[in-house]
Amino acid sequence: MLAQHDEAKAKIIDIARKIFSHFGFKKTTMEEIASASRKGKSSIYYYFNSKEEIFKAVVEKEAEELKEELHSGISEIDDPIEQLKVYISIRMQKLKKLTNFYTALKSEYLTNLEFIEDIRKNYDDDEVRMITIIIQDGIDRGKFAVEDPYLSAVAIVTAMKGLEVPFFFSKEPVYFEDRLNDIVNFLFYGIIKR
Amino acid sequence: MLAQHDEAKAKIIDIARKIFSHFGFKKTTMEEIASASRKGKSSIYYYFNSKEEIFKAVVEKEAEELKEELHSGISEIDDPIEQLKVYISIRMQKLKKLTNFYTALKSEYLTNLEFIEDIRKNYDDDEVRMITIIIQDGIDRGKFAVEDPYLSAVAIVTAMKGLEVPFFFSKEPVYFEDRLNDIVNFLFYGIIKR
DNA sequence: CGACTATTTGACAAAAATAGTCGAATCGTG
DNA sequence: CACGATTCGACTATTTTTGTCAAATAGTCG
Repeated sequence: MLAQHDEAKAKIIDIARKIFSHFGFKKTTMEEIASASRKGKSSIYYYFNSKEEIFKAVVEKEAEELKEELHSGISEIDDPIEQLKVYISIRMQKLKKLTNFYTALKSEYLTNLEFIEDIRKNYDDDEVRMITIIIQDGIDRGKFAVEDPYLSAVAIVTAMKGLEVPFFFSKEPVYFEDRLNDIVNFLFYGIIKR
Repeated sequence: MLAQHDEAKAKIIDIARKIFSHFGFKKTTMEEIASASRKGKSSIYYYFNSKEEIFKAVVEKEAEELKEELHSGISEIDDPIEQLKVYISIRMQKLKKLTNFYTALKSEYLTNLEFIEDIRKNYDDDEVRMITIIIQDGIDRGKFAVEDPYLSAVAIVTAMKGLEVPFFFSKEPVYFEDRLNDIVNFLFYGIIKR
């Protein structure tokens, strides 16, 4: 029973996700989500209270996906230096694909939706936390030399944010790996103990 | 004066084209076209009488583009067999990119716009006409053996239409050139004089 | 079967978004 | 400065869209 219900919900979220990805929150209509789900519009309201609620579910799912991918990506690695590299690489490449989550983080227009604030704050905290752990680990193992791992984490997050625009929107295909290496190396030579 | 005016119009058409390409006719708003053009909405109405008129201009421009590309593509070639191959190849690849023109040709939803009918009819006629000429030329030079070049042209156009869906919408990257060659060859062995 | 719950839907009202109008302001140029 | 070209803000009428509700249907379990 519950399983059925949740499955139906999950299906709707999946479908809505695709439509939101293409048309964004505003331009996507309940009618479209419904007919793509082979349901009447009212049926969608049986599962969700509002369009906003669906969007929230979509965004949260994307955020979850990113988090999982980051975790499983770095958990396979032992060396903190490599971990940091992989973290940055995955985060930049994956975030680019999570359009709904990304616009949830960035769009001016969405700021008035209440849950957006939470998402943003949570994500920021999460990200700093994860990187702090990696750095702290690096310090413990004598690989990184920084005063305050938290501050370094914030710096790295800031750097990544700055890179989003050129990476996501530049017209020429960006040679991501190359550039990424440059940047990571640059960061590291201020960080790595010699 | 006129030059200025037409230039401004052309710029609007270009910008509108991009937006229409992404969001389609219905979901594109005049406000968006305007602000992307760095103008007020009313200013757009100074140049065009309606959204429909802009869309029409966009579609016509795309149709023009296709026509030109086809003409210049085959005009460089002498051999009718090659001409036909190139025609089919260009038409399939280019049409895929001309989203507005393509949806103008196909979309159920747009059928109620008056000018759409004209566009469709014109395009169909045009296409059959161009291919008929190529085939006729092939017959004259003793390369093709068909009773009625017009009927063959219609057949080829029909075949191309049938190929649109698999080519345009298939998820795996279609190895266009390979497939195209197969199909063209298939057509030809019913056509070419031996 | 038949009572009860879960699900679906169409018709509808209230709210929001949008196309298109108009008159006034501004710009540019002879 | 005078005149046409262009821009724009404020406005209205229309359409679209969200979200509600009550009724219909499907499904389940005693």
